[in-house]
Amino acid sequence: MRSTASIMHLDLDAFFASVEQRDKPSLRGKPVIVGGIGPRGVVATASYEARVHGVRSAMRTAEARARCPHAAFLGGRFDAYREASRIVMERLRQESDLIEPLSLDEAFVDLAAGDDFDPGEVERIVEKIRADITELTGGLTASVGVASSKLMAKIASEVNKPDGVFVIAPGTEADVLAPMQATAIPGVGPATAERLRRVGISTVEELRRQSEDELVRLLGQASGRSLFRLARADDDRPVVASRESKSVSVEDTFEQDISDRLQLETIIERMARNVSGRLRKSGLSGRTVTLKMRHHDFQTHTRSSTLPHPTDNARTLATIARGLLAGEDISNGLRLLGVGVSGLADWVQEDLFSVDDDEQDIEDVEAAADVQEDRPTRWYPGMDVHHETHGDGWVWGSGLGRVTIRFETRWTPPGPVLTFRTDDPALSAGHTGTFQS
DNA sequence: TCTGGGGTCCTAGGACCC
DNA sequence: TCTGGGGTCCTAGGACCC
Repeated sequence: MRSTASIMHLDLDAFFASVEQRDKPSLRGKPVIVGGIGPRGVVATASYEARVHGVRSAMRTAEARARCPHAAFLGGRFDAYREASRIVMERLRQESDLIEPLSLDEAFVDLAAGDDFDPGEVERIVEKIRADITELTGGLTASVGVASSKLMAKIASEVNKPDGVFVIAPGTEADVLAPMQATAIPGVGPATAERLRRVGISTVEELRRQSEDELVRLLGQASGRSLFRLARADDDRPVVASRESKSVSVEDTFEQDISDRLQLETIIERMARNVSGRLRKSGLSGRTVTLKMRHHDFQTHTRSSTLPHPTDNARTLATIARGLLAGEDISNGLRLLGVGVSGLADWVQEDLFSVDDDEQDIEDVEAAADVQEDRPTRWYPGMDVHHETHGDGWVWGSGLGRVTIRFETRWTPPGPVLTFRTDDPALSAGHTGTFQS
């Protein structure tokens, strides 16, 4: 643990929902819920206006609708989130060469990575970063924690959220942490909290009264040792700039359980093309193919198979994954299917059994065409659209062959609402990502 | 209409090898 | 004709994070 507060944790406030409010002026100041829209969807992010009504991340969308029926429920636009994230990370990189993104909306920054760090300037630096982020992103706000370790910086960024800052003075870390719930420590989730509760531990102070051996007995070697130290704010983990990805996967929960093997095989092939395309895009290939299955009763299983050489080939991945499905009883139906690749290498073995390049290229072109098709199979709430005469807007809702659009953008005042036939040729889709694949 | 999607890390048992 | 002890790889499952 270093002696200066020079590790910063930055967290964008209600990130997905805030991007939506930025780009949809009529939703500013209103409850916005981003996540899965379908019957089995869950909330990814709720705006603070929705949180007032008890809506939380990971809550079922059906429950969120019951709690906050007047909220806007949106499917999510990952291209927009990625772009906002890129701008933020770029600004952070100007501050230090050593930044560690944790997700689209979170990063650690080692402010002392350069040689001219002045601890007395931390408050000023942080306020400048936060103001710049708000300006560069068109209004997003960030909460920041600064401390002498990753653990305490992360905890500090929660303290004055949203749009706040907290700096933990060096030397006070253990005292700040002591009265907090054990679940404030990242890594202590519901299962660990329950095990601790059973032996009468709920706060960090109580955690500290346990011996290291006792925690290891309770939680296992790695978690026990780590938690013993973290409870004392003893944390010397460095900020690590870039980590190589270890796996690439895609999964989908169906609106209704599927027990038709042919249909599942078709889905596997589509997923294999998706994973293959992403592997190729990153110049990666992998040896272990994993098929994930969630049954009607939510029982979840994985089956995996390891190849002698890494591959990025869609046909190879599909063939293996189909083979893994073949041995499974799916008569009661699957609610989820997933295909993943791990054991990644940044090179590809020429493989006698793989499809030749021409054939793969054709598949790539077809996959790209799927993505670029601007007539979507589904107009989902929140998606960007363009109308030949009315201009840019977003889908408010659709059904019964109609789609309702609100014509407004980030740069306009709140705009009018108009309804069209879903097959209106004047209407086209903006290129955004979505939760439903 | 109970319970998303994309990741990381850890554990544990069996195979296999020296 | 009682049979150890590591290390590594593979598989499966689970906890956790955003």
